[in-house]
Amino acid sequence: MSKKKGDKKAKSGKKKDLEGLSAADLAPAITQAARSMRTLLSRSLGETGLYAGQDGVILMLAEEDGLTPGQLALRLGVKAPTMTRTIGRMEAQGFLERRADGMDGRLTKVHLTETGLQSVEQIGRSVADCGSLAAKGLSDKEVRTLLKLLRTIEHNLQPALTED
Amino acid sequence: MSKKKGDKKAKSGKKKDLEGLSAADLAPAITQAARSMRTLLSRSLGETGLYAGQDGVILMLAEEDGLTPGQLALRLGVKAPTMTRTIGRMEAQGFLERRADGMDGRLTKVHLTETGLQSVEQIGRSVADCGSLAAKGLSDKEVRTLLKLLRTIEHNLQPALTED
DNA sequence: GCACGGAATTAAATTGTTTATTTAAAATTT
DNA sequence: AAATTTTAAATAAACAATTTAATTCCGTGC
Repeated sequence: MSKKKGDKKAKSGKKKDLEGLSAADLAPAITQAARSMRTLLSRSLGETGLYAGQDGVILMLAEEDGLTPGQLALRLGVKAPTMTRTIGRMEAQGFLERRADGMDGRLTKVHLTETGLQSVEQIGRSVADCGSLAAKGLSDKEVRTLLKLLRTIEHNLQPALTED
Repeated sequence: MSKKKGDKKAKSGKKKDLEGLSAADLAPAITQAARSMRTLLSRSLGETGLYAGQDGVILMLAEEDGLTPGQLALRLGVKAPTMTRTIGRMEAQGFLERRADGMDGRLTKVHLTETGLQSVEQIGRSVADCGSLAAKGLSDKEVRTLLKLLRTIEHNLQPALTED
């Protein structure tokens, strides 16, 4: 029995050695890229006292302050309990604060503190720098292609994660 | 002052609405795709009793049994301590076992158990299925393009994570 | 008045990283 | 050749993100 990879057709050896690769290799590839990205971003963020995962919360609140944990979780693609924990830590660290909603007692609204606001710029820079380093050698068009493909994947996966 | 996004040139609105996107959006996009992938894979793997992150260990050992924790960590793109703990849990779960190396007292070799071997096929299927679902609607060429771009990113990030 | 649903939280399990410790092999020095 | 230093591999401990499952609390409707 032959191996699973590398014996498809050996078409013409034109481009690179991506011959036997297919959708089955997607999960590992994305996982690994994300891990590297996360580690690098974490280090870059380290100076601000933030962790990778918290950056999105700050940036989202910078765009629209006073979001609820549920709204933040939804927009950042994370489950609610994750957001609760992250918000808790960030509140303890002084980046944001929770305020009860006057109208609806079930809601909590999250607001950036002065410290949080001051960190926005540097966080944006770290995220952008990380992306730039990752995209080194790629044309703008290639970057947009990559983003488009990632968006497609996300779009394909979303329903499977929501349904039950 | 204008916003940072969406006012580049508005070139011609040809393709989609990817106008203002650039490298700065890479980190969030990859992170989110990886999260979705991981969650879906985790659910698919749930029946075998495995967690996302453990699948790679099994598949790697299926290709080459008796690797050391360090080799596994290197090949799976994870730090050594992560591998040590994961191996420990998987050993407790009965999927693999550690054996001391006779030659070099520092080395530990990791071997699949019968249970581990039996899980290989289903894990491979889960990973592949997850990739297939993610790639739904994409041509083979697009998938290969995506893999190539991810590989480039990984290649760009690697040095920054190793150096120090 | 009481049941149902939604929002937030808590609890438990795991991967992941960084920093620091242990133990064994290699290299260097005396 | 013996002792000391250095390097390498595995592990331990501490901290954060993430998910699922279960709980609590509040608002609405029957």
